[in-house]
Order: sequence, then C-alpha cells, then structure tokens
Amino acid sequence: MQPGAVVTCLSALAQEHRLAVFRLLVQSGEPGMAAGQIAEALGLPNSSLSFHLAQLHRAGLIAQERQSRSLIYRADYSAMNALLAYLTENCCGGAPCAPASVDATMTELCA
Amino acid sequence: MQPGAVVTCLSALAQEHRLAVFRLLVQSGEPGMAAGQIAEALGLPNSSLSFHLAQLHRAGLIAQERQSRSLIYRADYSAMNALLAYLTENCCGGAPCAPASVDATMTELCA
DNA sequence: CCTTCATTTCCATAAAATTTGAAATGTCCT
DNA sequence: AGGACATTTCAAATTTTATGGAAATGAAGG
Repeated sequence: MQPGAVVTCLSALAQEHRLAVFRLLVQSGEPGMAAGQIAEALGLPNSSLSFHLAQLHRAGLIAQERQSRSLIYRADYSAMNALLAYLTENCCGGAPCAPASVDATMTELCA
Repeated sequence: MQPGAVVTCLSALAQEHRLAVFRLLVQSGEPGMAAGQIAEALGLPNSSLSFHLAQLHRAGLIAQERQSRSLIYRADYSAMNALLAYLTENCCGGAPCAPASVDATMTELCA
C-alpha cells in the first residue's frame, strides 16, 4: 500500500459519520446495506450520506453494487487489512517486536 | 477505546506529514527523536512541525519528554495497538472471522 | 410513456485544518 | 544576569472539508 493511499484511507475513516458508516458495514458483513438503510440507521440526510459513502468508496474501503433500485454497500476487508499492515510495518525499527505469525494472521483476517 | 478518541487518532494520522512523522518515530523506536531532528529529516519548518506534533501528542499517539533543551518524541505503541484493535472489533458481524489469538497477539505487539 | 422510488450530483454556505514568519517561552552555559 | 539554542505559540491567509436542500439521474412497474 502506498503512502498516498494510506492517507486517503485514514482520512476516509477520520470522521465521525464515516467511521460509523464503516463500522456498520463491517459488522453488517456479507449482506451489506443499502444507502437508504444506512441513512436511516444513522439519521443522516441522504445527500450528506452520499458524500460520505463516496469518500469511503474512493478510498477503496467499501464496495458498491447495484441491486435493482438500491445501491448496496459492503466493507472491503482486504483494504482494511492492507491499512493495518501498513501501520505496523517496520514497527520498532525493524527489530522483530511481534511474532512473525502476526503478518500472516492479519492477511487472513476477514479475508 | 472510545469512538471520539478513535476519530482523534485517525485524524491525527490522516495527513501526509503527520503520517510521515509517526512512521519515523515508530521506526525510530526506543531512543525517539528530537523535534529538530524530525523537522530536518522531513524538511518541514519548525512551526509547522510543532503543529503536527501537537496533534499527534493530543491524540496520545506519541509521547514527549524533555531532555535538556530538546524535546524528544517517541511513538506510543500501546495507543496504536488500541486503535488497531478498535478497527477490527466486531468485524464480520460477530462471526469469528479471525483466530482468537489475534487479539492477544495485537495486545503484545510492540508493547 | 409516465410515475414512483432510491440515490447521487450540484450549489452555496459554514466550519475546520494547514501553513509559516515572527514573537514568546523555556533551558543551558558562562 | 546575559546570550545562544530548541521549540512552541500567535496570528492571519489559504485551502480543504462538511452540510443539506433542491434538482438531476437511473431503475422498475403499470
């Protein structure tokens, strides 16, 4: 993952409503949620939510799929894992402070 | 970790220069770095860097210690781990998608 | 083709973040 | 006390981000 993409991802998550949206989708899992459902669940105006969804989508953290008239959104777990991996990379100056298994584990996480 | 604190942490990291500062400190490890060193390493004006250091410090991601005339900064690994833990929490709707060992592993990470 | 429904795009406005030189603060040394 | 040094605080301009109503787009059904 490249630094620019990391900043984009972090910026996408660094906002109250967007973090709430992302967590809702992370916890919603496979079925995902339609934009309208999300708006209702979080009490946000449609246009505001759409703005936030666009940011999360642009960052690659959520995927979008049309299902008849609704757009359903899902969390992209692999993007989240790439982000986590980047943050822990080269931790502690290269000295192995974490078991080697962590990297492998994180890659599998929610894949 | 509480949602407000999470947003504060993510906001702190969601900026090109601050992400660079944080990574520099993460990789620098135990000895840490003085503000001046960081400014020079990243080519930032002192006042700009000071602004960014303050945000990282306020978020609890870095620690500050006075050493004679210099202020040396270090990454706070436990804060980073708390942040990572929050993001993976309740992943996939409570269905255990990651080995239980991950939580424990992450807690130890860079402690 | 027309209407309804779900969502996005547009727009204007308001709020927040970033940038830096200059001045202030705090520390050390003589 | 006085001077040099490291860093922060202040202030003001610029840029970015967030908000939400109204209009536009796209899809389904009669």
